[in-house]
Amino acid sequence: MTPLEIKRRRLHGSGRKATPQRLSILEAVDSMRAQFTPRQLYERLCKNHPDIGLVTVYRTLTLLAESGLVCRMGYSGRSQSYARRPQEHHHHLVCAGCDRVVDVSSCGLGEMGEKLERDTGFAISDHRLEFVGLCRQCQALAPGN
Amino acid sequence: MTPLEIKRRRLHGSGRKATPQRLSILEAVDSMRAQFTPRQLYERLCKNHPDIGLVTVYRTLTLLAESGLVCRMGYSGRSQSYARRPQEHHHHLVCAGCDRVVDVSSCGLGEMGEKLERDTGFAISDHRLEFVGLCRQCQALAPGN
DNA sequence: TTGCCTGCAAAGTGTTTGCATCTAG
DNA sequence: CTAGATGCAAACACTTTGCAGGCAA
Repeated sequence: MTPLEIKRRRLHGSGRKATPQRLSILEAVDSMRAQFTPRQLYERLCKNHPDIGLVTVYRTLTLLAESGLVCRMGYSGRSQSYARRPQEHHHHLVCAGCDRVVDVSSCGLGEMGEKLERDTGFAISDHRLEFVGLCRQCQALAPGN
Repeated sequence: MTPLEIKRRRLHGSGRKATPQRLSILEAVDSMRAQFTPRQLYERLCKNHPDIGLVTVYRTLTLLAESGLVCRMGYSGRSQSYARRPQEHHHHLVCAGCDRVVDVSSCGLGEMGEKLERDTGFAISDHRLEFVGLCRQCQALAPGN
Protein backbone atom coordinates (compact mmCIF):
# COMPACT_ATOMS: atom_id res chain seq x y z
CA MET A 1 0.00 0.00 0.00
CA THR A 2 1.50 3.31 -1.07
CA PRO A 3 1.73 6.28 1.26
CA LEU A 4 -0.93 7.94 -0.86
CA GLU A 5 -3.33 5.09 -0.36
CA ILE A 6 -2.69 5.13 3.35
CA LYS A 7 -3.62 8.80 3.53
CA ARG A 8 -6.74 8.14 1.48
CA ARG A 9 -7.83 5.45 3.88
CA ARG A 10 -7.18 7.55 6.90
CA LEU A 11 -9.45 10.24 5.56
CA HIS A 12 -12.19 7.81 4.55
CA GLY A 13 -11.83 6.12 7.89
CA SER A 14 -12.89 9.31 9.61
CA GLY A 15 -15.77 9.84 7.22
CA ARG A 16 -14.11 12.52 5.08
CA LYS A 17 -13.55 12.96 1.41
CA ALA A 18 -10.01 12.43 0.17
CA THR A 19 -9.55 15.59 -1.88
CA PRO A 20 -6.24 16.49 -3.51
CA GLN A 21 -5.91 19.43 -1.10
CA ARG A 22 -6.26 17.19 1.94
CA LEU A 23 -3.79 14.70 0.60
CA SER A 24 -1.31 17.49 -0.03
CA ILE A 25 -1.86 18.82 3.46
CA LEU A 26 -1.33 15.41 5.03
CA GLU A 27 1.85 15.03 3.00
CA ALA A 28 3.11 18.43 4.12
CA VAL A 29 2.24 17.64 7.73
CA ASP A 30 4.34 14.50 7.52
CA SER A 31 7.27 16.56 6.32
CA MET A 32 7.20 18.95 9.27
CA ARG A 33 9.71 17.99 11.92
CA ALA A 34 8.69 20.32 14.70
CA GLN A 35 5.49 22.05 15.70
CA PHE A 36 4.05 24.34 13.07
CA THR A 37 1.41 27.00 12.71
CA PRO A 38 -1.23 26.94 9.97
CA ARG A 39 0.63 29.73 8.20
CA GLN A 40 3.93 27.85 8.25
CA LEU A 41 2.27 24.79 6.77
CA TYR A 42 0.60 26.97 4.16
CA GLU A 43 3.92 28.48 3.15
CA ARG A 44 5.48 25.09 2.71
CA LEU A 45 2.50 23.95 0.66
CA CYS A 46 2.72 26.96 -1.63
CA LYS A 47 6.00 25.74 -3.04
CA ASN A 48 4.50 22.64 -4.63
CA HIS A 49 0.80 23.40 -4.56
CA PRO A 50 0.36 27.10 -5.22
CA ASP A 51 -3.35 26.58 -5.80
CA ILE A 52 -4.20 25.76 -2.21
CA GLY A 53 -5.91 28.35 0.00
CA LEU A 54 -4.92 29.37 3.51
CA VAL A 55 -8.53 28.95 4.59
CA THR A 56 -8.48 25.36 3.48
CA VAL A 57 -5.38 24.79 5.56
CA TYR A 58 -7.14 26.17 8.63
CA ARG A 59 -10.25 24.13 8.02
CA THR A 60 -8.36 20.97 7.23
CA LEU A 61 -6.13 21.20 10.28
CA THR A 62 -9.17 21.64 12.51
CA LEU A 63 -10.78 18.62 10.94
CA LEU A 64 -7.65 16.49 11.03
CA ALA A 65 -7.21 17.34 14.69
CA GLU A 66 -10.78 16.27 15.40
CA SER A 67 -10.12 12.98 13.66
CA GLY A 68 -6.86 12.55 15.50
CA LEU A 69 -4.74 12.64 12.34
CA VAL A 70 -2.75 15.61 13.56
CA CYS A 71 -2.05 16.76 17.06
CA ARG A 72 -3.23 20.15 18.25
CA MET A 73 -0.60 21.69 20.47
CA GLY A 74 -0.98 24.87 22.50
CA TYR A 75 -0.55 28.42 21.26
CA SER A 76 2.91 29.44 20.21
CA GLY A 77 2.88 33.21 20.34
CA ARG A 78 -0.44 34.26 18.89
CA SER A 79 -0.88 31.24 16.72
CA GLN A 80 -2.42 27.89 17.32
CA SER A 81 0.21 25.27 16.62
CA TYR A 82 0.00 21.67 15.48
CA ALA A 83 2.29 18.68 15.21
CA ARG A 84 2.12 15.53 13.17
CA ARG A 85 0.98 12.18 14.50
CA PRO A 86 1.98 9.89 16.01
CA GLN A 87 2.93 11.99 18.98
CA GLU A 88 3.83 9.96 22.02
CA HIS A 89 3.03 11.66 25.28
CA HIS A 90 6.03 13.89 25.79
CA HIS A 91 7.08 17.40 26.67
CA HIS A 92 9.21 20.10 25.16
CA LEU A 93 12.48 21.76 25.88
CA VAL A 94 12.44 25.12 24.14
CA CYS A 95 15.51 27.22 23.46
CA ALA A 96 14.87 30.84 24.32
CA GLY A 97 17.57 31.84 21.85
CA CYS A 98 16.68 30.05 18.63
CA ASP A 99 13.29 28.48 19.34
CA ARG A 100 14.71 25.04 18.70
CA VAL A 101 12.45 22.44 20.27
CA VAL A 102 13.71 19.17 21.73
CA ASP A 103 11.30 16.44 22.73
CA VAL A 104 11.47 15.12 26.27
CA SER A 105 10.02 11.68 26.70
CA SER A 106 10.42 11.16 30.41
CA CYS A 107 7.43 12.26 32.40
CA GLY A 108 6.89 11.66 36.08
CA LEU A 109 3.79 13.74 36.39
CA GLY A 110 1.17 11.04 36.66
CA GLU A 111 1.45 10.91 40.43
CA MET A 112 1.37 14.66 40.74
CA GLY A 113 -1.86 14.70 38.74
CA GLU A 114 -3.42 12.07 40.94
CA LYS A 115 -2.59 14.03 44.05
CA LEU A 116 -4.13 17.13 42.50
CA GLU A 117 -7.31 15.24 41.67
CA ARG A 118 -7.64 14.23 45.30
CA ASP A 119 -6.86 17.72 46.56
CA THR A 120 -8.99 19.76 44.17
CA GLY A 121 -11.77 17.52 42.87
CA PHE A 122 -10.75 18.18 39.27
CA ALA A 123 -10.94 15.32 36.78
CA ILE A 124 -7.56 15.78 35.13
CA SER A 125 -7.32 14.68 31.53
CA ASP A 126 -4.06 16.14 30.36
CA HIS A 127 -1.07 18.24 31.18
CA ARG A 128 1.38 20.40 29.30
CA LEU A 129 4.93 20.91 30.36
CA GLU A 130 7.62 23.00 28.75
CA PHE A 131 11.14 23.64 29.88
CA VAL A 132 12.74 26.85 28.66
CA GLY A 133 16.43 27.53 28.45
CA LEU A 134 19.32 27.98 26.08
CA CYS A 135 20.68 25.22 23.87
CA ARG A 136 24.43 24.67 23.64
CA GLN A 137 24.86 26.82 20.55
CA CYS A 138 22.93 29.75 21.97
CA GLN A 139 24.87 29.53 25.22
CA ALA A 140 28.04 29.90 23.17
CA LEU A 141 26.68 32.70 20.99
CA ALA A 142 25.19 34.79 23.76
CA PRO A 143 27.13 34.29 26.97
CA GLY A 144 25.51 37.44 28.34
CA ASN A 145 21.98 36.00 28.31
CA MET B 1 2.70 55.41 53.54
CA THR B 2 -0.66 54.76 51.95
CA PRO B 3 -1.16 52.16 49.22
CA LEU B 4 -1.65 55.06 46.81
CA GLU B 5 1.71 56.57 47.69
CA ILE B 6 3.36 53.21 47.27
CA LYS B 7 1.96 52.91 43.76
CA ARG B 8 3.09 56.44 42.95
CA ARG B 9 6.60 55.64 44.05
CA ARG B 10 6.72 52.43 42.11
CA LEU B 11 5.85 54.30 38.96
CA HIS B 12 8.31 57.10 39.60
CA GLY B 13 10.90 54.53 40.51
CA SER B 14 10.75 53.15 37.01
CA GLY B 15 10.86 56.60 35.45
CA ARG B 16 7.16 56.89 34.64
CA LYS B 17 4.51 59.46 35.31
CA ALA B 18 1.96 58.55 37.95
CA THR B 19 -1.24 59.33 36.06
CA PRO B 20 -4.69 58.60 37.48
CA GLN B 21 -5.17 55.90 34.83
CA ARG B 22 -2.00 54.08 35.82
CA LEU B 23 -2.87 54.27 39.49
CA SER B 24 -6.31 52.84 38.75
CA ILE B 25 -4.78 50.08 36.68
CA LEU B 26 -2.30 49.16 39.41
CA GLU B 27 -5.17 49.08 41.88
CA ALA B 28 -7.22 46.83 39.62
CA VAL B 29 -4.24 44.55 39.05
CA ASP B 30 -3.89 44.13 42.79
CA SER B 31 -7.51 43.08 43.00
CA MET B 32 -7.18 40.28 40.43
CA ARG B 33 -6.77 36.90 42.07
CA ALA B 34 -5.86 34.80 39.08
CA GLN B 35 -4.32 35.45 35.70
CA PHE B 36 -6.16 38.00 33.59
CA THR B 37 -6.21 39.26 30.04
CA PRO B 38 -6.06 42.96 29.17
CA ARG B 39 -9.76 42.82 28.32
CA GLN B 40 -10.70 41.29 31.67
CA LEU B 41 -8.80 43.97 33.50
CA TYR B 42 -10.45 46.61 31.32
CA GLU B 43 -13.89 45.28 32.16
CA ARG B 44 -13.19 45.37 35.84
CA LEU B 45 -11.87 48.92 35.51
CA CYS B 46 -14.99 50.07 33.67
CA LYS B 47 -17.09 49.58 36.78
CA ASN B 48 -15.32 52.29 38.74
CA HIS B 49 -13.44 54.17 36.05
CA PRO B 50 -15.62 54.27 32.95
CA ASP B 51 -13.38 56.92 31.43
CA ILE B 52 -10.40 54.63 30.90
CA GLY B 53 -9.57 53.30 27.43
CA LEU B 54 -8.78 49.75 26.44
CA VAL B 55 -5.73 50.99 24.55
CA THR B 56 -4.37 52.54 27.71
CA VAL B 57 -4.79 49.22 29.49
CA TYR B 58 -2.76 47.48 26.78
CA ARG B 59 -0.04 50.10 26.82
CA THR B 60 0.12 50.27 30.58
CA LEU B 61 0.32 46.51 31.02
CA THR B 62 3.20 46.36 28.53
CA LEU B 63 5.00 49.09 30.40
CA LEU B 64 4.30 47.65 33.85
CA ALA B 65 5.60 44.29 32.68
CA GLU B 66 8.81 45.93 31.44
CA SER B 67 9.26 47.57 34.81
CA GLY B 68 8.51 44.32 36.59
CA LEU B 69 5.40 45.67 38.31
CA VAL B 70 3.19 43.00 36.78
CA CYS B 71 4.05 39.56 35.56
CA ARG B 72 3.56 38.63 31.91
CA MET B 73 2.30 35.07 31.65
CA GLY B 74 1.90 33.09 28.44
CA TYR B 75 -1.01 33.20 26.06
CA SER B 76 -4.29 31.89 27.33
CA GLY B 77 -6.34 31.14 24.24
CA ARG B 78 -5.77 34.05 21.90
CA SER B 79 -4.95 36.55 24.57
CA GLN B 80 -1.79 37.52 26.30
CA SER B 81 -2.32 37.10 30.01
CA TYR B 82 -0.81 38.79 33.01
CA ALA B 83 -0.73 38.26 36.75
CA ARG B 84 0.00 40.56 39.64
CA ARG B 85 3.31 40.59 41.46
CA PRO B 86 4.63 38.94 43.51
CA GLN B 87 4.06 35.58 41.86
CA GLU B 88 5.53 32.63 43.66
CA HIS B 89 6.78 29.90 41.39
CA HIS B 90 3.68 27.82 40.78
CA HIS B 91 1.67 26.08 38.10
CA HIS B 92 -1.90 26.03 36.92
CA LEU B 93 -4.79 23.67 36.87
CA VAL B 94 -7.14 24.76 34.10
CA CYS B 95 -10.75 23.64 33.75
CA ALA B 96 -11.52 22.69 30.16
CA GLY B 97 -15.19 23.45 30.79
CA CYS B 98 -15.23 26.92 32.33
CA ASP B 99 -11.60 28.08 32.07
CA ARG B 100 -11.40 28.44 35.82
CA VAL B 101 -7.75 28.49 36.90
CA VAL B 102 -6.50 27.08 40.17
CA ASP B 103 -2.96 27.69 41.34
CA VAL B 104 -0.80 24.68 42.16
CA SER B 105 2.06 25.43 44.46
CA SER B 106 3.74 22.06 44.66
CA CYS B 107 6.42 21.54 42.08
CA GLY B 108 8.81 18.64 41.95
CA LEU B 109 10.35 19.52 38.63
CA GLY B 110 13.69 20.83 39.76
CA GLU B 111 15.30 17.40 39.60
CA MET B 112 13.76 16.67 36.24
CA GLY B 113 15.26 19.90 34.92
CA GLU B 114 18.68 19.02 36.25
CA LYS B 115 18.57 15.64 34.57
CA LEU B 116 17.59 17.31 31.31
CA GLU B 117 20.48 19.74 31.56
CA ARG B 118 22.87 16.82 31.88
CA ASP B 119 21.22 14.90 29.05
CA THR B 120 20.78 17.70 26.55
CA GLY B 121 23.33 20.40 27.34
CA PHE B 122 20.60 23.03 27.64
CA ALA B 123 20.90 25.68 30.33
CA ILE B 124 17.40 25.54 31.70
CA SER B 125 16.05 28.73 33.17
CA ASP B 126 12.37 28.10 33.52
CA HIS B 127 9.51 25.72 32.99
CA ARG B 128 5.80 25.96 32.45
CA LEU B 129 3.38 23.32 33.55
CA GLU B 130 -0.37 23.22 33.17
CA PHE B 131 -2.80 20.52 34.12
CA VAL B 132 -6.05 20.43 32.18
CA GLY B 133 -9.25 18.80 33.31
CA LEU B 134 -12.78 19.48 34.50
CA CYS B 135 -13.57 21.14 37.79
CA ARG B 136 -16.27 19.68 40.04
CA GLN B 137 -19.04 21.90 38.67
CA CYS B 138 -18.25 21.15 35.05
CA GLN B 139 -18.07 17.43 35.77
CA ALA B 140 -21.62 17.68 37.14
CA LEU B 141 -22.92 19.83 34.29
CA ALA B 142 -21.45 17.81 31.44
CA PRO B 143 -21.17 14.16 32.44
CA GLY B 144 -20.74 13.31 28.77
CA ASN B 145 -17.46 15.18 28.47
C1' DT C 1 6.56 74.70 29.82
C1' DT C 2 7.59 70.30 27.99
C1' DG C 3 7.77 65.70 27.15
C1' DC C 4 5.30 61.91 28.35
C1' DC C 5 0.23 60.17 28.31
C1' DT C 6 -4.34 59.46 26.76
C1' DG C 7 -8.14 58.36 23.73
C1' DC C 8 -9.89 57.83 19.33
C1' DA C 9 -9.71 55.83 14.97
C1' DA C 10 -7.41 53.16 11.83
C1' DA C 11 -4.25 49.63 10.55
C1' DG C 12 -2.21 44.94 11.46
C1' DT C 13 -2.43 39.91 12.58
C1' DG C 14 -4.48 35.51 13.04
C1' DT C 15 -8.76 33.00 12.54
C1' DT C 16 -13.60 32.08 11.24
C1' DT C 17 -17.77 32.45 8.39
C1' DG C 18 -21.06 33.25 4.27
C1' DC C 19 -21.68 32.00 -0.14
C1' DA C 20 -21.36 30.52 -4.87
C1' DT C 21 -19.10 26.93 -7.20
C1' DC C 22 -17.02 22.51 -7.74
C1' DT C 23 -16.18 17.55 -7.19
C1' DA C 24 -15.39 12.91 -4.76
C1' DG C 25 -17.94 9.10 -4.08
C1' DC D 1 -26.47 13.27 -8.52
C1' DT D 2 -25.59 15.22 -4.01
C1' DA D 3 -23.48 16.13 0.26
C1' DG D 4 -19.49 17.76 1.44
C1' DA D 5 -15.23 20.61 0.08
C1' DT D 6 -13.01 24.71 -1.87
C1' DG D 7 -11.74 29.58 -2.48
C1' DC D 8 -12.79 34.21 -2.23
C1' DA D 9 -14.16 38.09 0.38
C1' DA D 10 -15.81 39.78 4.37
C1' DA D 11 -16.40 39.53 9.27
C1' DC D 12 -14.23 38.83 13.84
C1' DA D 13 -11.16 39.08 17.86
C1' DC D 14 -7.04 40.79 19.74
C1' DT D 15 -3.33 44.01 19.55
C1' DT D 16 -0.54 47.89 17.88
C1' DT D 17 0.15 52.44 15.82
C1' DG D 18 -0.64 57.46 14.21
C1' DC D 19 -2.04 61.58 15.78
C1' DA D 20 -4.13 65.60 18.10
C1' DG D 21 -4.90 67.21 22.40
C1' DG D 22 -4.03 66.90 27.67
C1' DC D 23 -1.63 66.81 31.96
C1' DA D 24 2.19 65.49 35.55
C1' DA D 25 6.33 67.18 37.01
